[in-house]
Amino acid sequence: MRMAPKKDGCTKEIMNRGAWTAEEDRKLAECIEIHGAKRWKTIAVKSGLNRCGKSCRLRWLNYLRPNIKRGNISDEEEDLILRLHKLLGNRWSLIAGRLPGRTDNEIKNYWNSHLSKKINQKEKTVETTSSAQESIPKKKWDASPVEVNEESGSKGSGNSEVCFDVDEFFDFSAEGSYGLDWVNKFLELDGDSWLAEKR
DNA sequence: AACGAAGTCAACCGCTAATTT
DNA sequence: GAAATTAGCGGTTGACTTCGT
Repeated sequence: MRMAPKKDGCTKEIMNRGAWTAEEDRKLAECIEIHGAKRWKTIAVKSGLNRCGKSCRLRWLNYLRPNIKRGNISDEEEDLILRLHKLLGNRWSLIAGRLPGRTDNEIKNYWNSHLSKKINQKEKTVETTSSAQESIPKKKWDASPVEVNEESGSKGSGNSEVCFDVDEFFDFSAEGSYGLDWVNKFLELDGDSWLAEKR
C-alpha cells in the first residue's frame, strides 16, 4: 500500500506489503493448514510469500480464518459493542472475543466510523437539552471503561465500583453467552438511558 | 459530468507482553 | 536472570468508494 520499510522483524529485507492477492491468500491458507495458526514467522518463511509474520497473522485473523463474518453488523451486535466498550474501553480484542466471527480490526473500524459519531451526536443533544444542571460528569466514551477489578488477571487499581472476576468474565469456553444478559449483570443502569431508549 | 469532501476499511506501525534461548 | 525473539494489541494511515454540489 505504501511507505518505506521501518524497523522491526518485517523490515530487515524488502518485504511484500500492501493489499493481498488471491494467490497469496491461497498460499497462506495452505501453509496454515499444514503448520497451524501459530509461529507466524515460520509460516511467513515457509509460505514463500515474502511477507512478514505480522502481516500473515493479520491477514489470517481478519480475512482467511474460518467462520468469519463480514459486514452487516446487526442491531444486537451494535448494542453489545456499545455496552462492552462502556465496560472495557478500547480493548478491541476483548470486545471481539465476545462477538463470534467478528475481528478486533472490524470492530475498531466500526466504532471509529459509526458508533463514535452516534455517541458524539447523542452527547451534543444531551448537552443542549440539559445545559443547566451539570451535576453528572460528562461521559467520555473513548477509552474510558468502567473500572473493573482485574487483580486476578492483570493491572488494575482494585478501587472499582463494578467488581467482577475477570477470569470468569473472559472465560470464552462458556459457549452460548452471546447475548446481553451477561453484560447487563455488570452494567446496571447508570443513567445511560439512551442505550435503552434506542431499542 | 466533474470535482472535492467525507466515509470506509485493509493494512501497517510502534509498543508491550510473553516466550524462548 | 538476562537478552533476544516472537506474538499480540491498539492507534494510525492512506487508497478506494460514495455522496453532495
